[in-house]
Amino acid sequence: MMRRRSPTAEDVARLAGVSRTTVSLVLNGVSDARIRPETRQRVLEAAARLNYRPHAGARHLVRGRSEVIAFVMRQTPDQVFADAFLPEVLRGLSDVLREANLHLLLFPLAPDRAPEETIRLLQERRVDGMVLSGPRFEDREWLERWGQETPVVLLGHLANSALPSVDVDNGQAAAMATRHLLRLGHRRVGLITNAPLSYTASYERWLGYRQALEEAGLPYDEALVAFGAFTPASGAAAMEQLLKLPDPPTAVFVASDVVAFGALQVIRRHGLRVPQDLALVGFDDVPLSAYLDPPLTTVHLPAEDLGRAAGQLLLQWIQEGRPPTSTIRLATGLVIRQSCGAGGGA
Amino acid sequence: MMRRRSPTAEDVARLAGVSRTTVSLVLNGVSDARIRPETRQRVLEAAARLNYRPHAGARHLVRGRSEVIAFVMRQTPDQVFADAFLPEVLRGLSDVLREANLHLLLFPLAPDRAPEETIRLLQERRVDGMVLSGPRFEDREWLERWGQETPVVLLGHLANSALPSVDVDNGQAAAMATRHLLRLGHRRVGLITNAPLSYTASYERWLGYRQALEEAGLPYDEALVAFGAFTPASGAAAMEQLLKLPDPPTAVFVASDVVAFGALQVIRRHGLRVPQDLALVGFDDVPLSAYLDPPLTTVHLPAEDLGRAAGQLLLQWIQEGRPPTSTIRLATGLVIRQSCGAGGGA
DNA sequence: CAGTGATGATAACACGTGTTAGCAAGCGAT
DNA sequence: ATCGCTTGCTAACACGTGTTATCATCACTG
Repeated sequence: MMRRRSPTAEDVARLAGVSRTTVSLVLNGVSDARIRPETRQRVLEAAARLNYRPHAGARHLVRGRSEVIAFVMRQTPDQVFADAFLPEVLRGLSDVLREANLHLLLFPLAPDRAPEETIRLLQERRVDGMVLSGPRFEDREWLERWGQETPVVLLGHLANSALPSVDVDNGQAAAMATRHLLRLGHRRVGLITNAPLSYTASYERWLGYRQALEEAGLPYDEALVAFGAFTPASGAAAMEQLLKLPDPPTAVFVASDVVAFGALQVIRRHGLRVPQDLALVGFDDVPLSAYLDPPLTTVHLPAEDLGRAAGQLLLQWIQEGRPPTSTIRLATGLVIRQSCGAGGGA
Repeated sequence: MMRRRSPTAEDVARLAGVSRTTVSLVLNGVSDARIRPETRQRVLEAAARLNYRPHAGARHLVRGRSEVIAFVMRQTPDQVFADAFLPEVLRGLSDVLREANLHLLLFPLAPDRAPEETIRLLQERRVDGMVLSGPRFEDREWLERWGQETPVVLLGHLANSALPSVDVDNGQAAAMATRHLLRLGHRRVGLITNAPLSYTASYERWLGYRQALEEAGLPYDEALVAFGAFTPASGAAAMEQLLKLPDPPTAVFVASDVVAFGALQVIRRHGLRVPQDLALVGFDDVPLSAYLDPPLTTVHLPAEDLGRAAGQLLLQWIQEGRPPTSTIRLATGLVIRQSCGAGGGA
């Protein structure tokens, strides 16, 4: 299996009868270089004939840019369910990057793993920047140091971090979902969180829920709040807890669709009907929530837009050479299906 | 914002009081180089102190290897649903790659897009190899040329291709699912495909279905076969078609969970009950199929293992310098839940 | 006709690393 | 003392590109 050397700029130069410098000038379209149209043509033809492409490594070395950005995922395998919309985020991000001729390096980093491997990506200059998805509190330390030298954008967010970030407005969204249930007449509205409150997103959704109650003049009742943790199983356990109450809620806002799946299963096992006996609203709008029975009313998370926005922020930083001050909060919308009892359609 | 130059091997050499060559020899652990333990120590300390990491681009240039492999996804946004287990595949793959110190470049390539951009990855030597997920018939042409020079492994497969590939045994799996329904006493077993038969996987599952019928001495009835195409909506339409039959099936094998979601919805709308009135078996075992009502009996697709196997094949090729002849077919298993009527559990 | 610019191209350097050939010093043997 | 061999290290080249300073040619001007 003879592996023939791939053509270099030198080969193109030889074929076109010019110097390598000229080839470079032509192919990079250097504007203030005076090249006779005729020679330019000869170079272009030679390059086309040889199917020449500049060596990425050589370019990286001399230009100082790898033209690659990393997408670092801080999710545990437990949360694999929560990855339901990872493909969408990636699609949005890669679309934006492709337009700027950047490539996407995928780098999973389990939360129990030290960040060294990620930092190495930067030290080796393997990437020109990164999107950190699901940043954790411990990450603040190294981010502060490296976010100075390299463009880093957070997907999700981190308290007290100056880094640009993209996220949904969790508080507003949770309040909207809760208000919806209140408006339907429910007075005892429960909450099942998507994760422990140490997670920012979880905490914000909890705040939104409280705010909606307050607006409606209802007291915050600790007994009506149960804690989920990413998985359907955790949702099932949380719902069991709520149903055991002497005076159980008539509606529950579950701050994660996936957690809601488990909750719904438990409700069925108890012989209760949704939404007649218990109304439910979820969060995320994962692709399949429309196909549950009943279809789940939920807060739509604009996953693709999140990816796109993160990409744009990163590009802006790279191009302008300094971090954008903007922090993007994308709006969400309530997708009304049947689980809440305000019955869209059938 | 002064951006200080990151340390080079030259800096390490200066600090340790040796030449750059020595630094390279020590840091790469070249075994037949005679270095006094004391100097080795000095070099290591200097490197540690400066936090030195070799520049990825420079290394790429001189070694001829980028230490990156590409994961090329040939899925349409339509099939975004089918991406349900993409995260798992990626996890398996990236695990294997990480152990070999390789990185993962994600490259979506919609089917309507020309392959040039992907080929460019190889021409620029940006990647050392690639995994092509969901290869399409049109890809044979360029794969034949480039699969000689660069390691390429197929995830899914392609008729008449000599490239190593990883896939599940679709025929066997479909036959198993169909046999299960037959064994439960059903005589009129329908099929809803996951995609048009022009897709290899779809075709093979169709063959498996036929084979199981034949074994049971049942005729193949064209009327009992409807065609889905990736989405729940297509499954809904297909199921409508089957239910309109004068003598509808009592059981249906749906060759995709996601398509089955749509089918199930239609069944409910018709007021029929699963599995009492109509038994259902799916395919893929996407994460959420266990949370449907009723939980879906389905063929488990070992997504993470698929990714892992593809990675291993690729590594083998890269390390040994020639393509492995092996083609891997992973076994599947039937996950019996409740939609088939053989009722696991509750 | 000498001087001045513009035009069109190139030689030479830089980027940061891996690797080969070779050099100096030390040591034992003749 | 000289030769040869080992030990420990380094100078020099290669990888393929972008970029700057320079050079030759020619046209135009005073």
